Amino acid sequence: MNIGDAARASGVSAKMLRYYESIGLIPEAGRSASGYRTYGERDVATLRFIRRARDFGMPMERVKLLVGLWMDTQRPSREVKNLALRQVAELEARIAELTAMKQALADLAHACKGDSRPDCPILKDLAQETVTPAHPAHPKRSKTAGLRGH
Amino acid sequence: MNIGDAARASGVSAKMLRYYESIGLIPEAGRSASGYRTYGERDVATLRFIRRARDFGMPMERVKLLVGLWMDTQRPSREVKNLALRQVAELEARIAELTAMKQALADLAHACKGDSRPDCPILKDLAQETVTPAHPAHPKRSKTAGLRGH
DNA sequence: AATGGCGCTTCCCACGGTGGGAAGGTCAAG
DNA sequence: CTTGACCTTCCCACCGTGGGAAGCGCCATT
Repeated sequence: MNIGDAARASGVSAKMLRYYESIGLIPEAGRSASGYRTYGERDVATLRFIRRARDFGMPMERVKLLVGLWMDTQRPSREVKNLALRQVAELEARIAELTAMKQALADLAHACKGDSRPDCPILKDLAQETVTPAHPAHPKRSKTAGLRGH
Repeated sequence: MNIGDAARASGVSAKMLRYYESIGLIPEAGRSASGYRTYGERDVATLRFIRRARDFGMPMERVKLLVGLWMDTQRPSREVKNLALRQVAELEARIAELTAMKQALADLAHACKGDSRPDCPILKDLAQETVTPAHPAHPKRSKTAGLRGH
């Protein structure tokens, strides 16, 4: 199989195949005499596995770990479960974050009549002066790092 | 105010200040004789507004629109509300997506005993051959674009 | 007045993943 | 042998954000 066939068979684009290889997520594919990458059923199975793991929102690093666990047929299932639960926890955290955003914004939107007059509580809220607590003599840098949670 | 002061006052990093200027989200700041950017209270207010909008998860483009609406004191509140509701809808979509992932993965994890034996339903599921429906004579490219919903 | 330390400037690089596309080599069918 | 589909490598883009280098400006303390 050439890369295109493997891509179609696995649902991972050829571009991504090369990328995964370059970051070491998958081993280097074999090469034909003319330099084409060649793949077998095993590779396709791995790629499908990876795609499905990605569908759970896992970052590459985590997928790499998971593939490693998959390859090692002797590892305790505990390790896999732990990894999965970590992923679940992160998804939950992200969901909570987004839900808070959504709720806050929805509340504001609810308070806005949405008619032809310019008055708008949404903008009022956004523009609100979040009161600085009587600025200290030497403000230094306040080190409040940006957790803009993306 | 120099850029550092504006950054501290607004909660937007100096780096981002320059970036926002470069993409035209904020107008070019004035310059001191020696080339330092200078900011006033108005600018800081705008920056705070932007930061808060970002806190609702809005992409830059949307923030830009919103700032525009804010500046235009005559626009109907309807426009603001529409924009806000669009954002809420997108957050909801994203939440639904993540929730589906979370649920599916949590279910799998639940089915995994997580003990010292290697047997693991999570990996079994991931490795599952999603049956290809008897491949057509000329597979062409199947055009199933990757909606890996990030 | 000189020096040191911090702040400012611009410019480039990185991340995570993905796609687009150019320039060129290969392969099989017509 | 030509054509078109495929492959190769390489670079660029996205979106925000941070890191850092090299070179100035500004201010306070010796």
